[in-house]
Amino acid sequence: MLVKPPIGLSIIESCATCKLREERLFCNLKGVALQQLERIKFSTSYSANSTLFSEGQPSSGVMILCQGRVKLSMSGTGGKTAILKIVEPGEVLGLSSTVLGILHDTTAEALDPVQVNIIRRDDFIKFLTDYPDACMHAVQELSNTHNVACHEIRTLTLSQSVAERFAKLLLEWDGKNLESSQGRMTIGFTHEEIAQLLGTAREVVSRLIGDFKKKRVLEVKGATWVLTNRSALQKIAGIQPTH
Amino acid sequence: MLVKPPIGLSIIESCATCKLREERLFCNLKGVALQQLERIKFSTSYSANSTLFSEGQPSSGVMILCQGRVKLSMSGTGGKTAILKIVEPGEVLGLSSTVLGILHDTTAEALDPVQVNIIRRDDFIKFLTDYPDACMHAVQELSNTHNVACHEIRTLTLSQSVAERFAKLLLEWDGKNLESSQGRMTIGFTHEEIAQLLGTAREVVSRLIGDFKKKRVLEVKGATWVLTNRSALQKIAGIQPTH
DNA sequence: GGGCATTTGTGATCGTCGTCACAATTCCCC
DNA sequence: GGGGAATTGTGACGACGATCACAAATGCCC
Repeated sequence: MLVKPPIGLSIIESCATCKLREERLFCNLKGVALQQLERIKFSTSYSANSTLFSEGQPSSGVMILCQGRVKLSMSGTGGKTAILKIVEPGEVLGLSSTVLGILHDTTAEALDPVQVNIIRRDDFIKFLTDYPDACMHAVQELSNTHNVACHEIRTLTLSQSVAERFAKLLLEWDGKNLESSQGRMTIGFTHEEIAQLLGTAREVVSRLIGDFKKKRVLEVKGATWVLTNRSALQKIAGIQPTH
Repeated sequence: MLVKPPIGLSIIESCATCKLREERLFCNLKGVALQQLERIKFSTSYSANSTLFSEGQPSSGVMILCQGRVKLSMSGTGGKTAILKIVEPGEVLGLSSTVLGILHDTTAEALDPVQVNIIRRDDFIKFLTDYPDACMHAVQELSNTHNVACHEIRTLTLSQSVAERFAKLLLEWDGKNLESSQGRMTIGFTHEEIAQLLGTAREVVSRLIGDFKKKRVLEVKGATWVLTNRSALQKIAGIQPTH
């Protein structure tokens, strides 16, 4: 990792006081369900760069991510690594593996100091069975994740070039920004990691950044990147620019 | 499509008499839940090669596939098509799109004469809310689908070559066969479709088949393909052969 | 069985991307 | 501020696969 922003980590004692409660699934449960969740969960912290679980391990249960970001990756033959996605607070880790009772098929590493609520499989299954609300939340969370996965597959199979995928990634990152930030963003990934996100080699990413700079589409000042010509970038991404 | 096997299509009147009932989700519900499902579902048939729904369309609801196979595909810029997966009877179509209430992100085409049970979104959401069993089934179905999608992403990003992916596909098809069939299988896809499954060009598939024949790994007699050297194929697929 | 459409086989060519090899730069810790 | 590790920049080169262009073959309908 390039940059490790020192995030103020105040331990969240209960889901009832979690700021993500209203926004996110499993956090905005009501009444008895929430109380029961409090009862069966274990709050755990991990320092940045530590591993929450590894590919091939049996699942210890569902993890609700309360604070910090988590890198979900898979490794293949020849030491290659692919980053599946960056999980943000409020999302759930290991849901499908836990439900199916199978081994983890991904590795999860903390990018920041991380706090999670862990619920053991048996407790979780019973929880879903007993509280229809919670079960519906699970259905939604899974639908969401599946949707993201499909989008990923689309990008991987239907892109013409790595440049196209890179442009899409930049636009996606920009989309998560505030309107006011005007294409300015802080990148916390190395070229190597970006390559793993795109499914390509590090050198290709370095060269693409050079290309984009030359085309006056991107400016880089340290960890701060600025998209200087969004419509040109959209064209590279194979999207009709929306004026 | 190359071969259209005339499948004997006997309309299944109710889920209670469906042969998939015991095996598959949503079919093995009990008592009142099953009765309620009977009440809210619409049975519909499609002829082979017809379209169940298209990318970009609003979802008409969840479809439980009772008979026939369905091709799920996505189309990208430049008329390119990628086949996401072949859906088999007992599986569910459009589950996540319906749950999230978003437009279809895939196109579904019948490979055989198809029969589905459709449940409109409102009815379905209410059904899941009212019957915890059904909701748990949905959670499992989604977990399964998500798992398959992840596996797909792994194959796409971590394979060294198209040959590797093709070998994996052949082994996967072989895995669905009976033990007794000894590597013999009937292929109902054109090279073009296989290319769309692998995310490559048709010519590449034709050439790969030639390669595999030369390497005495594959024999082709019309629509019947025989894997003549499974361990060699596993090596191409990047898997340690299991003796 | 003749004729048309679809599918398949194959050569030639070219661009993209993966890989190797180093140098330059930046970061970070003592 | 110095030194070592990690990250980044860049050239050279090769291989895989995409594309174009046909010819051959197979399937299919009347």
